[in-house]
Amino acid sequence: MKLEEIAKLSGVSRSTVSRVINRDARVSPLTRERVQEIIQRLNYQPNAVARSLAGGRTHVLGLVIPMGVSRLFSDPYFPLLIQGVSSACNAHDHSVMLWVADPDYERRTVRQVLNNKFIDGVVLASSLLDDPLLEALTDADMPFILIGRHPSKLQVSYVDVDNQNSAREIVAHLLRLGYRRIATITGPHNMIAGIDRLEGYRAALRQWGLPADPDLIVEGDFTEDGGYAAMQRLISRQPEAVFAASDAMAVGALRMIRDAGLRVPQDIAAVSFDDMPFAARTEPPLTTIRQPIARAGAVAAETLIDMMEHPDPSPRRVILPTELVIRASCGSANR
Amino acid sequence: MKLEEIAKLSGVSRSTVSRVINRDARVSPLTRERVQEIIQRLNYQPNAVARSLAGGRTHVLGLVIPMGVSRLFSDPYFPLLIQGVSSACNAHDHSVMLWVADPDYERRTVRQVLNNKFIDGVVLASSLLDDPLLEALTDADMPFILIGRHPSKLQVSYVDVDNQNSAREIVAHLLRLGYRRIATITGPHNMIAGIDRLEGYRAALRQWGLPADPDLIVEGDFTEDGGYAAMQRLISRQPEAVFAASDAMAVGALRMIRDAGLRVPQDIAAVSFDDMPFAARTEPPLTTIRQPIARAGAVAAETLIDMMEHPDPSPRRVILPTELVIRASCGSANR
DNA sequence: CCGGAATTTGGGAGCGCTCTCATATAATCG
DNA sequence: CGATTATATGAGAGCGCTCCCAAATTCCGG
Repeated sequence: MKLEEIAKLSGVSRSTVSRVINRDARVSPLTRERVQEIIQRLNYQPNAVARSLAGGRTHVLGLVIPMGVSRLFSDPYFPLLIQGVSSACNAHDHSVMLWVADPDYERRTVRQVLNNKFIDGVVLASSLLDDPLLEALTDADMPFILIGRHPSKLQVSYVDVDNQNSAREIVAHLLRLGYRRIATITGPHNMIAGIDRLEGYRAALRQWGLPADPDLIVEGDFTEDGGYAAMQRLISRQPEAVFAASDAMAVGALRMIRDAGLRVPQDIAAVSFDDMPFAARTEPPLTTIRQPIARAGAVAAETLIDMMEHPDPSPRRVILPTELVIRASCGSANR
Repeated sequence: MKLEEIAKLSGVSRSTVSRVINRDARVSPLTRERVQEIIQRLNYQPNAVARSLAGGRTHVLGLVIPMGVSRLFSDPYFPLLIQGVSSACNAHDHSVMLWVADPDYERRTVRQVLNNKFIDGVVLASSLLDDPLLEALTDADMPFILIGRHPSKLQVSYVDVDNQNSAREIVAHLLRLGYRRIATITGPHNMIAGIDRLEGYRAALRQWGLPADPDLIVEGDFTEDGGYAAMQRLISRQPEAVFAASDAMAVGALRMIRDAGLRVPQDIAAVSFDDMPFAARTEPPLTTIRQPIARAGAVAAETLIDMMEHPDPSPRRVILPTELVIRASCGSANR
C-alpha cells in the first residue's frame, strides 16, 4: 500500500496525505481528520526507505562498539549503554543500527558504513584514543558523538562522566580512612577513561602530599582476568589498599587476594569504579563510584539527534554526575 | 557523488556502472575494469537508501531483544549473541538494526517496525512463549528466525541447542556420581529454554527411576539474584545437589549456599548451564553445559539471509551441539 | 560472407516518498 | 466590497538507484 492509494481513497492529493503524515500545519483540520481516519483504518505505514531517499534523512543512528574492547563480555557496560541509546532512539522515532566493529574494521567497514548514507549520525562508544573511525567520521562530515571524552584538539562532541574527579574522590576516601600505601589497577592506557581515572588517583595522592609509587600502578584491561593478573603483580608489593578502575577488575583482584590467603578489607582494602549490578554482591561488597551508563547512552542519542536537527558548529559536551557508593570493601566500618 | 557521474566519467551508461557494482556478468571485461578503476579512484559508494528503494531489499536485518528479559544484564548472553549476529551480517554484507523491545513494544513498535520496510528480516532472540511479535511477524509476511525453538504449531524457523537432552545429560552426570536428592532452579516458565531444561531434569530422574519431588523444583529468572532467592527456598529442603538452569543463577546459588555456611560440593553439589566465561572462575568452578551462543547468533543470521535469498516455505531448523564441561562444583573428584 | 544467436550496452520507467512552487480558496481589512 | 494577505491544496520534479527491454555489436557455423 502506498501513499497514493491513501490519497485516492480520501479524495486528496499525495501532497496532502504527506502533510498529514508529517504533521505539517498547513492542512485544514477537516481533511486532516478524514485522511487520518483512512490511514488508521488501513493501518498504513509509510515506506521508510522511500521517505529516507526523498527526505535525505534516514532517522537511523549508528551505534559503533569497538570489539577489541574486551569489556564487551566482562560486565554489563555495553548492554546498559545499548539499552540507553535504544530507548532514547525509540522515544525520538529513530532506529539504531549496530556496528560491532571487528578488529580490522578500519579497512572495509569505515568508509563503507559512513558513506553509504544509511545512517544520519553515529554514537561511538568508548573508542580508543587513536581510533581511525574518528578521523573518518570527521572527513565524511557525519554528525557523531562520543561516549567518553577525547583529548584531541578536534572539536568533538561527547558525553562523559568526570572520571578524573570521581577517581580522585574515591582514592581520597581511602586516604581519609588512613590508608597510605594505595595501589591502583588502571584501565588500558589507550582509553581515555583509563587515563583519566589514573590521573584522578595521582591527583588524590598529590593532594595528600604523597608520591605516586610506580610499583603500585599496574595496567589492567577492564576485565576480571586482567584484574586478577594485575593484582598478582601488586600483592607482593604489600599495598594497604587498591583502587581498581572498574568493578570487573576489582572482582578479579578480590579473587586474587583471597587466593593469596588475605582478607578484604582487613589486609587489603579495595575500591573501584562503575557500580555495576554485581558490585553490591561481591564478597565483600564493593565501595565504588556509581556512573549512569544507560543514562549516558540515552543522553548521547538525544544530543546527537538534537545536533542533527539544529546544526551548530560548536561541539556539545555533557558531563554526567557520579556518586561515591560506600560498602564494605573499603573497610570504613573498621576504622 | 552519484552513479551518473561515474557513468559520465567512464563513458558508459548508468546501467553499465550499475552492472559493474552489482557484479553482473553481462559486462565486457574491458569496460568492467575501466569503470572499476574510476570507482576506486573516486572512492565512490553507492547510496544504500536508493539501492534499497529501487531494489526492494535493504540488506538490513532486525535483531530484536525483548527487554523484559532480565538476563540482559546478568551475563554476557546477549553481548555474545549480538556479536555473532553482527559478525555474520558483516561477512554477508548486511547490517544489523537493533531493537531492544520495551515492555510495551507490542503497541507502537511492532507493526511500525515490521511494516516500514526498513528491514528485510528479523532475528528474534529468546522471545517469550506468547510473544505478540511472533504473530505480527507472520502476519506481516516478514522472514524471521528465532533464537530458541518455539513449541507452537507455527511453521517457524529457529536455531537452538538441544536444551532438553543437554540438561538431562548434566543431571545424569550428578546421578552417576551418586547424588539422588537433586534440586533444580529453573528458568522462567514462559521461556522455552527454561521449560526444556526442566524437562531434561525430569527425564534424567525418570531414567533413574526416581520421582521428581515438586519441593525440589523452584522457578528462577536466569539472574544471579533469582538464583540466590531460589536457593534460599531450596536450602531447607536439604538437597544433595542442585542443577541451576543458567550459570548466572548458579552463581547466586553458590553465594547463598556459602552464606548458609555450607560448602560446594561437599555439602551440596552444583551444576548449571551455559558455560559463560565466568563459570570457570567461580568458587568452586562450575560444572556446566557449554553452548555456543555467538555461533547461534551467527548461524541464525546466515540462515535468515539464506532464507531471504532462496525463499522456501518449509522452515529451517538448526540444532547446535553442546558439551558437558566438568569442573569442581559437581564434586566428581570426591567421589 | 550472411543470417541468427549470443553478448554488450543504453534508455526509460519506475521504487514511494518529500518538497518547492503555482494555484485556488478563505479570511482580513481599510 | 474589492484588494490584500493568509491558508489549503495540487502538480511536478526529483531523491539515486535497479531492472526490463530494445538496440547495437560481436561471434558463429554453414
